[in-house]
Amino acid sequence: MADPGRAAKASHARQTTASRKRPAVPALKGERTRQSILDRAVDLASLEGLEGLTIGRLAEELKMSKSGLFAHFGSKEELQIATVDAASQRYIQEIFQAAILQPRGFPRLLAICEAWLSYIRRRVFPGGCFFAAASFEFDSRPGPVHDRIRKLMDDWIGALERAIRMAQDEGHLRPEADPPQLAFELNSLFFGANFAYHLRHDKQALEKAQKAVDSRLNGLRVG
Amino acid sequence: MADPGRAAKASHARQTTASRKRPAVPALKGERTRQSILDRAVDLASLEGLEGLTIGRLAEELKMSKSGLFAHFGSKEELQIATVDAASQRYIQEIFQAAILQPRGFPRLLAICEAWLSYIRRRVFPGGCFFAAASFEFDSRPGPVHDRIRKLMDDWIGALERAIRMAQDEGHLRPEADPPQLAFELNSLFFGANFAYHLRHDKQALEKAQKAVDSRLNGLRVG
DNA sequence: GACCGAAACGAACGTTCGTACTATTTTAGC
DNA sequence: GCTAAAATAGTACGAACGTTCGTTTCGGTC
Repeated sequence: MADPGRAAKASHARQTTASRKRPAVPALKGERTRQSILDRAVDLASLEGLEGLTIGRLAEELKMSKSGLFAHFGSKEELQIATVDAASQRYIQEIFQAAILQPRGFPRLLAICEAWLSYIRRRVFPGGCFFAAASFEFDSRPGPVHDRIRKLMDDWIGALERAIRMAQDEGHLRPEADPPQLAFELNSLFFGANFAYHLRHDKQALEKAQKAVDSRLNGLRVG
Repeated sequence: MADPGRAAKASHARQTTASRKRPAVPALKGERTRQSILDRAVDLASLEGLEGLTIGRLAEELKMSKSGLFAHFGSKEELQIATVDAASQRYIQEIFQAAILQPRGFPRLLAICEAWLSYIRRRVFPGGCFFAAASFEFDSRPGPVHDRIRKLMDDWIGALERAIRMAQDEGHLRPEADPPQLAFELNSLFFGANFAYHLRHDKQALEKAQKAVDSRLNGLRVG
């Protein structure tokens, strides 16, 4: 570790720039393996945390060599960032895919909330919401991984606020409702549901959250 | 690690039973050092997580030897459990000490909520709420540490529900309010505030939570 | 001041971590 | 089918991990 800059070099230099676009359906074998690594890494990290995620353990589960796996990323930090990005794709897919089909305004906002709770119920990540866990794990660990998580969470809250504003614009939601305030409250209920459901094994947690969301949104609904 | 049972033995056999009462003001030197170790351990674990807490690092910060520190606990797991217990004492102190002075019913319930937000503002734990972090870190890691955290969180939610019921018994809060439901909502707002405040650096997070708490409680208040 | 258990120490153990270098196999394009 | 490139494996390294051991220092009691 005398020269950390050397981590990004040789055959995996291209992978150290996270901005580089990757094909949705990978043509090269390397991309396919990389994707399968990340799939497993996301699950593992949701269970053990991003720090608890270990290259040796991951390689073992995938029946490949540590060094072969390592070469895909060049450093553990790059693996963590790639894992966060992969989790984000899954997250967006699960939360927004169905919701975007709903008509804009109140129905879409409600669909997002329901998708979130359903995403916990369906155990999209085996260890509970990946980002709730990652947020708490990295909230006081500065560095690129922290920054990435933070950006994604800012985006998520931003998307929630936008959905709220859209419902106002459509005339479905009271204009005096404060989007950042409401987004904060909804997100709190989601994280709280995840906490109660997974740590406390409160089987009614999702129903409680649903009820709270419904009554809060209905209270702001017009008509 | 061939015989994990051997961890609890010899001079620290007494420390392996967490139920053993410890004096509030320690007479023996050993107890005093132990307390100072735990004080630092709690802070460190709130920043780095309970797994990220390492004996070597802790010993270094306290300027004592790894082995000397280790002897106080007998295993890392025992250290983690002791750290959780120490954090719980601090938590209870900070949340309930002031609130218990308020008259039972609505004032006390509100005082608990305000104490919680103030506990985040005053940075009682440098890395944010210890138990929010620990809950997410251990929600899918079975074992004694998980069990201890879970029990404490159950106790916390239970205390919240009791405060709500008390407010109903005093006639301050509508009887149709559902204590588990309301406790879930309040706790969600607390954890959500911690998340927004620490990870997203949302300086208004605590005000948002306060506003949400106030409007929810006032909506259920009688008179 | 001598004694003795408690407390702290320093050195070492075996293991696992992330990472580096090199060699071998597999793949993709001609 | 050949060949260069890409992907994977193999091996080794230093550092840090939790833990053990034998020894030394400390603190309270006669």
